[in-house]
Amino acid sequence: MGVNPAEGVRRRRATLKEVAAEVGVSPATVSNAYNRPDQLSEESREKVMEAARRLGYAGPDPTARGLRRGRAGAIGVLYADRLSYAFADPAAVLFFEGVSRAAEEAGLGLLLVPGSISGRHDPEAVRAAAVDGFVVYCMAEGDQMIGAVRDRRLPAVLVDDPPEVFAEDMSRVGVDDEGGARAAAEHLVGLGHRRIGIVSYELAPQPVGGLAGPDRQAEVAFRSTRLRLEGYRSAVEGMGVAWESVPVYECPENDPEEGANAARVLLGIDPRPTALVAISDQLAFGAIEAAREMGLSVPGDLSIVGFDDVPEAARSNPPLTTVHQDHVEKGLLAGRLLVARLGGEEPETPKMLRTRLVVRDSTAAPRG
Amino acid sequence: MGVNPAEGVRRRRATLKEVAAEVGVSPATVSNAYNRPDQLSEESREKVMEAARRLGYAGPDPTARGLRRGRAGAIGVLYADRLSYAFADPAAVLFFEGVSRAAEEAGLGLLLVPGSISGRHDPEAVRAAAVDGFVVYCMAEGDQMIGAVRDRRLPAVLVDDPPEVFAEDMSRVGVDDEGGARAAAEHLVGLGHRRIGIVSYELAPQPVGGLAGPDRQAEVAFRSTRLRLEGYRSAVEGMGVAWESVPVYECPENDPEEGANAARVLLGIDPRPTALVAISDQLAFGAIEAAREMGLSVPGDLSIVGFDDVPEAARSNPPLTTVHQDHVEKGLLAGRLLVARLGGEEPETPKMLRTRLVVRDSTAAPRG
DNA sequence: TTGTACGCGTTATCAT
DNA sequence: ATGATAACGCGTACAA
Repeated sequence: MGVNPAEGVRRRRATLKEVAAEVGVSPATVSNAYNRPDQLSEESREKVMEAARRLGYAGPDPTARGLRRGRAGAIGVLYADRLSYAFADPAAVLFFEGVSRAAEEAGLGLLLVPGSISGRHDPEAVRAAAVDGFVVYCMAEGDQMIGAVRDRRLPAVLVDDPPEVFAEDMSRVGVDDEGGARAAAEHLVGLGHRRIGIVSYELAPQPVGGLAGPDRQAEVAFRSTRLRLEGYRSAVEGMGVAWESVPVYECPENDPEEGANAARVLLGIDPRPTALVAISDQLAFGAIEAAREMGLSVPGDLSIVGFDDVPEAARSNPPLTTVHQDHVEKGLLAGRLLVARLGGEEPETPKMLRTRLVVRDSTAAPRG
Repeated sequence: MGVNPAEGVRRRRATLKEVAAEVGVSPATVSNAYNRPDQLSEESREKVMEAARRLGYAGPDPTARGLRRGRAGAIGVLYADRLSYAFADPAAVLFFEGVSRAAEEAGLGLLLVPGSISGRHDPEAVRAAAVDGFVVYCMAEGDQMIGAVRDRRLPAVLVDDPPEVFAEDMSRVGVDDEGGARAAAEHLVGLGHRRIGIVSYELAPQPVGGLAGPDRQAEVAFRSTRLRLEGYRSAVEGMGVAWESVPVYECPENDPEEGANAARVLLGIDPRPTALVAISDQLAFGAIEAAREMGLSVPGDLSIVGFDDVPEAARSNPPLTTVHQDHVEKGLLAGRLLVARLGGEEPETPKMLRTRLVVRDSTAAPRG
């Protein structure tokens, strides 16, 4: 007669009611023992806790408590893409860091909600999320996920891509994408560059890798991408360079490999660009890599600016000239705004965080 | 008589029962409309959905559904420290990426649970997490959070620091820390280094920055730290170097700044070490920085090895020699193991992932 | 200080 | 194909 190794271990979990029965007290008393210790004699509380320990009762069930209280005790963060992509994106990770700080401050959990599962956008995840509110990050305008969030009728904060349509009841946080982008491009033209290539994010939810003509450019569905592109445009046109002459390469993913692909194509154009503007640092890193592989020195033969100023930008080789934005602050602000809404406050007016150009060593005057 | 701007917007959310009443059917039918469309006439389903739309009902409430079904629909990831630190740790982020992939595969949400709130460890977060199971990452042995997890009687997977005590019922995933560390140190001694300094993580939950003597070293509470230290030790002793002569600096945080502090102290020792072994890449990056500030070239004057092989290691300057482990794979494995447990499977035997030394340019033979 | 009673919003079962 | 009913585990007035 062997001993069951799982003996007692996965025994059905005890409930509050059972603890009450064990002690010979009412369920209300047990509940109070956990939630309002002051409503109890020290003595009964002792007894309750002791019985709980004996029965292996770990306290009120979070789900039941959530139902009863009408609060889930967590905030949801909705990312436009698969969760695994989010973690691969340094800017997103920094943003999450900020949101998590706000969640911690408020004693709330942080539920990550994929905006897309195995490639397909699926509102189901939004519907199934046990949360008290949403922080919505980087959604394409008109994305159906936003509709799903709105339908939940929960407080929500839209970050970086606040489609105007549904925003009446949602708080909004963004950064000065256009100003930052303009500063980046002006820096380049100011140095004397006239042949510039743009390394862009995906322009629409169904990304296509490759050079993007005016038609494609007109489709930009991501607000901050559109604003950055406009910033670049206004800067080059301000210096008398025709926007039509500026090649824009659309990267289907935001990773260094794609940035490298973009650079290879753009640098194959004759006459070769003397500078590249990347819409993110991730893409810029790849572009630097590709340039180096092609035997081009940065910034000697080619200048490169990024966007985001992720920590690695300062440590890359060469250190990257880029547009700084405070991702952690952005997340913290979004999180706090949501927490405030949870507390019953009305949505505030949209917040816009500043950006600023950080000049490092990846840009210089063109040769000759 | 002004118009309330929030008119109708935050109107109490409709419930399933109300939808049923509106349509004139039973709640069961509405439930079926959402959960088993095949149990319904096309016609009634239409009616139900239409009424839902009219009333602004977004589908079954996740909390109530969770209570009724006995499943929360999410898995919890417990990190030893504050969440905001987790996001600042590239290895942890990679790990989360893997876990999130497993969660996505299973259609589960991912709830991040802080192991520590505002500096204090607080089991409350564990108790309050509405999840079906936990992935526990990098806990110190004997940490009370593990007890809290065990008390919840939910399936759990312990990663990297599986205290043997509570592990009977928990799955376990780790990597070959000792072997990896040994390889790193052997590489250095093999190159001819005899004066080596160690840049270590915190040794115990209450970290102390500074040189750690044998007493302090004996307190190591983190399993993988202990194993790595043992690996280093066995390698240097294998080459006839007394472990007592090897200075160990304990960094209170795992970030480059602390690595730099460590390096400054270790390199101030006379005779100066010719090589530094860092227990993480993050610390190694800081050490490189500090060495450079002190006018030491890497690897000319000083060799440095890291541990983890985070992506930046390949891009740092110089590219870092380090011990590779597959963090994403580790997270994916842990996540899948948990999902399997959720499906009723018994815990498997502990899994150990391989590590391997990746030699890049931060190490060379000592001068002279 | 403690107990009673009800409801939170849903789903599973069993009937019809 | 649809409905009635009983849980799920807990929190909170309110009464005692």
